[in-house]
Amino acid sequence: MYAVAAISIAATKVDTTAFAICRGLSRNAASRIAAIRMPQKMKPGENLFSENDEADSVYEVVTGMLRLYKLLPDGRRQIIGFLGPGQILGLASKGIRTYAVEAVNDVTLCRYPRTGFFRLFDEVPGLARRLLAVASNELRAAQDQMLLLGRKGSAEKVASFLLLLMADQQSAGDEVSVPMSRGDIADYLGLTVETVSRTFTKLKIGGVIALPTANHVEIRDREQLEDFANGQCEPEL
Amino acid sequence: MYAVAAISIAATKVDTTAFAICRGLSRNAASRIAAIRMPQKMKPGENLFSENDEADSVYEVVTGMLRLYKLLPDGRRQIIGFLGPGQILGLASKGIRTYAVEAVNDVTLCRYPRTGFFRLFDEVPGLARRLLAVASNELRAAQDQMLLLGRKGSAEKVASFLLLLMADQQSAGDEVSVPMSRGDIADYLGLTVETVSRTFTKLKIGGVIALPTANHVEIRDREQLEDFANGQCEPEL
DNA sequence: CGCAAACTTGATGTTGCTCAAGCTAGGTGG
DNA sequence: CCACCTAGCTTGAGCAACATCAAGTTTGCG
Repeated sequence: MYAVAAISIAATKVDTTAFAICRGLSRNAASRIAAIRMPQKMKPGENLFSENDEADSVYEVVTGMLRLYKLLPDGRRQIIGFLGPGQILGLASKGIRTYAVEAVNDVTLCRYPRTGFFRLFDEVPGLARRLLAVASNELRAAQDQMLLLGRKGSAEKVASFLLLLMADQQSAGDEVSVPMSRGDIADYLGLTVETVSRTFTKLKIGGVIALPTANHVEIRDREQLEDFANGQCEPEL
Repeated sequence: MYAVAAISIAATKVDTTAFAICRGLSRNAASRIAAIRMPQKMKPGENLFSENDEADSVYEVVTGMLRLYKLLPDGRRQIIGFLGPGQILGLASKGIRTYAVEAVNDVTLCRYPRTGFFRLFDEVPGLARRLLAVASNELRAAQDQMLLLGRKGSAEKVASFLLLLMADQQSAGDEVSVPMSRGDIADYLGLTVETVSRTFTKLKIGGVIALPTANHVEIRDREQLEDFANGQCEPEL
């Protein structure tokens, strides 16, 4: 059943090199990787793994969105990233997972068992280098997020978040879909649900965005949104 | 002049595999890497590179400490990491640097020119894999820092920071050297200088630490410090 | 010894959190 | 098909933690 799903996905996606993990690799390399690929589905809220679980796989998101998070003993949560189609996770953990992963909405993903995966490192030329590029990119994103968490105010945080979402979905112009809840956004930005909600309202009143529904934002004044994101706007707005 | 320095460092450090970048690699691989190594020194406060500079090198710290940071247009600063002996930097940037680097104190480091370095990727088996491990580890540290910045209070932040410093210098027991200024610590933890100072004082009064000098901390009650770091202590202390 | 930079301490202010209601939308069962 | 019900979102009032502003104090260096 999984094998069938793999074939059908591969078929509809042109060829095996369409999987993000194979980007830039040869057709032969891609087929070696395809040999250990195991497609998988998740329902909203479903858990993929938790912190301290044994790390036995690497994953690639095909559709939908995942949230990665860490918890403090008293339950405070920090979301360390949202992963969409084409993004890879599970590289970092050497034996033990250091964060938990849940589905935000319906998700399809591919699992690559760790043992087979690391064997390919020595056999598939360019794979380690490709994954180094992936990890480097995640590191850069994490550093941007540190700047946001440590030094930006609530308006700057929310504005930056919307721009980030927009960059991910480089779809049509001003329409941004927000699949995650206000609570998720709060835990990603180091705020509370109430502050996130108030900030959305402020941006709406200021004419910077429109909110047709809670999960659908329309960017009305992109320039001003960018000013907000970089703190070049007065804090009283 | 640089070549002389390289030989003397290598000689005092037993052999070329002593450089962190070569950890786990063969002697042959290490000597290939040594061939492109260029030692270099920095004075306190000196700039190695700035954000948006062209990224033409990878570096390895030999002695001393570096601070990596990002700035907002209005001058707010977030330090995204302190790097000590054996740590590697410059992998992440694809062409353009996304953060700036300065020396905290006297630093000696090794430069590996980018062109030669990436040629070695295909020639030195295991190098890409070694660097993937390095990047993964930095990513994990960045994620811990996101939790700290987004969800911890000032006492938890400072306590976590001290424990981090202690882990880095797995030297003797309770003595922690703090080479960076209060301002650096503040910009690393997302606080102000004053709050950092007050929190040190609170820990001192609480008997958790002693402060022989501003740059030298003695851990008096490690268990309580760990409780602080994880928010299991009441906030009124 | 004197100076400047860094650190500490105190008084006041502001941002975002907490607590507490309403409100809205989507899903379920009558 | 509609009414209810619940989860998620929004709004409001008061408060606490941390920032800001302003002196002192210590330290290290010339």
